[in-house]
Amino acid sequence: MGTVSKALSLLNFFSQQRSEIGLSDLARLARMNKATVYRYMSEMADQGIVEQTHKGKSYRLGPEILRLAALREAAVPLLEVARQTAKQLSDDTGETAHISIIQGQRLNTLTHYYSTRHGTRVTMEDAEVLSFHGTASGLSILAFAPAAFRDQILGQDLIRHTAHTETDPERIRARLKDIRETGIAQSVGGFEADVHSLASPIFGPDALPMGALAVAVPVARMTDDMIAFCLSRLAIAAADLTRRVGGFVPTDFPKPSEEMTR
Amino acid sequence: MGTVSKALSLLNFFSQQRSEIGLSDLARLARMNKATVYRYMSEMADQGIVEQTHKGKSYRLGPEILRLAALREAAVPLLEVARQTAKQLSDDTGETAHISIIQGQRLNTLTHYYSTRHGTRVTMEDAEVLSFHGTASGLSILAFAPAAFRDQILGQDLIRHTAHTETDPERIRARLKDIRETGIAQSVGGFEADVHSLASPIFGPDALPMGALAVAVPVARMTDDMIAFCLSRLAIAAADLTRRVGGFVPTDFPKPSEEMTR
DNA sequence: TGCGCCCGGTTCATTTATTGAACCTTTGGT
DNA sequence: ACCAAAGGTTCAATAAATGAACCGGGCGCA
Repeated sequence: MGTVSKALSLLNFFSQQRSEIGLSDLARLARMNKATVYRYMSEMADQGIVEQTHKGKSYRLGPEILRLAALREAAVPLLEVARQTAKQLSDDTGETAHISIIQGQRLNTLTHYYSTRHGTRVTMEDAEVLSFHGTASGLSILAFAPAAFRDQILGQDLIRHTAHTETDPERIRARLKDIRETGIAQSVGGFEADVHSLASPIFGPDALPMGALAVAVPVARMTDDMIAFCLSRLAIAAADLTRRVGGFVPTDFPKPSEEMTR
Repeated sequence: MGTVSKALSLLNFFSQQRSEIGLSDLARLARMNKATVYRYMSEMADQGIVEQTHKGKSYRLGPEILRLAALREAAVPLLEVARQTAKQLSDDTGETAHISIIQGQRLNTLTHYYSTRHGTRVTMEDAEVLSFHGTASGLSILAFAPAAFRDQILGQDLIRHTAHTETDPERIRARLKDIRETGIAQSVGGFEADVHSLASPIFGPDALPMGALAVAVPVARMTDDMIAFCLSRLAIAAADLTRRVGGFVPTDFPKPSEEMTR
């Protein structure tokens, strides 16, 4: 590991819980020599990547990061990142992948991608409005959303899209509990008949759901093996997307490793 | 300059206009050896600070920056506060408001807000680098900055952005004297033609300028009444922002009340 | 008040990683 | 088919990173 990597790796010790770190603490955490850490932090402070709270005091992340973040966002808008993720998940699974984001009280499809592997596929439109209670995407979001948001959504009239749509708030809440344990929501024919969807929430910088990543498979093609395969790929892709949009997976979100290693 | 500084300085070549840079281009821009740049970028790519658009292609800022920015924002909620202030000033005046902060020897736009009241408006980009001598924001900061900082900035080559840009250090110093009496700097076409800007410094916890709050109006729409109105709103908003970031207005800063009651 | 502890910061001989000219391989334009 | 320029790689020469020990100062405690 080179000098630059070592210096940058110091940034990983900052977190929501530990936003300021003293020189000696940081040296201990990173298991580096204090003088080395001092030089690294001084150089990064020169560049504005970190700053000192007061003269001769703890270090914290610096203002330059905000400028760089603005440039990153201008260079790689969310949509672009979402498209790549949708494409990859679709290529991996051979099925339709789509990404939706919360906009106010609505859930909108941001982008989608079709696989060409099969002659039949689930079709959809971008900017399509989804329901929270009737889609895997919506359920995955509700499961990890603040209780207030959940109550608001479940408190209104729940439209019955198909014969399989669950519209009883209490039974939906029971399902959300299960979703909280796996991290992934499933819906069979709840929004469109003959569609089996799997979805995982995407988290924003505040560790709250900002949207969902989903894969939609025709029920005729869905098998237990396929479910297991999609679950693992979805978990990875969702975590990746959360990272790439600068979000944080909340601490109570189940680790995907348990699912993947099965 | 150490290895870490040199590596991080490469990030400064990214901008709104140049969001992706190839290895050879970057080496030329930074006047560094190609192999050196390659190693730096590889290490920063390992850390997610930059990423490559495709395998073996141009570099751009990476997703890790967004995560760090979220942490910085959680630790020091400057951006959120700045956005609110910019919005309010923009709503009050019906014109473009923006906030810039000092980062080392540079002045960066932190955030901006457009008003929808008029069909024409001054447009700008976040993360844009401003000049100290050519903008109202920069002048307002110089006026209240320590003499050493002022000398350093005015000692270097002063770029002539437009035909109206003042580049004579002595004449600039004379203007700063006036600004110290009113607390607000004005610039007519000094950075962009046809833009009349008013700016007031924002002070940090050490009572030194940390940035500036500004309102930018198309010259065609600017009147004496409008100037007086903007001056008063700007003074209030700047004082408010200084307070909200935990800063202190220095004792030699003119009280806004005199201006406002005129 | 004085003692000890740990803090951020600094020093300098030792050592180790960085450096850059040249080279390789691939790509895209003519 | 050619050339130019791209990203990436090599290795001897060298300049830079390293870390144990050392400051001076602030804080807590007796």
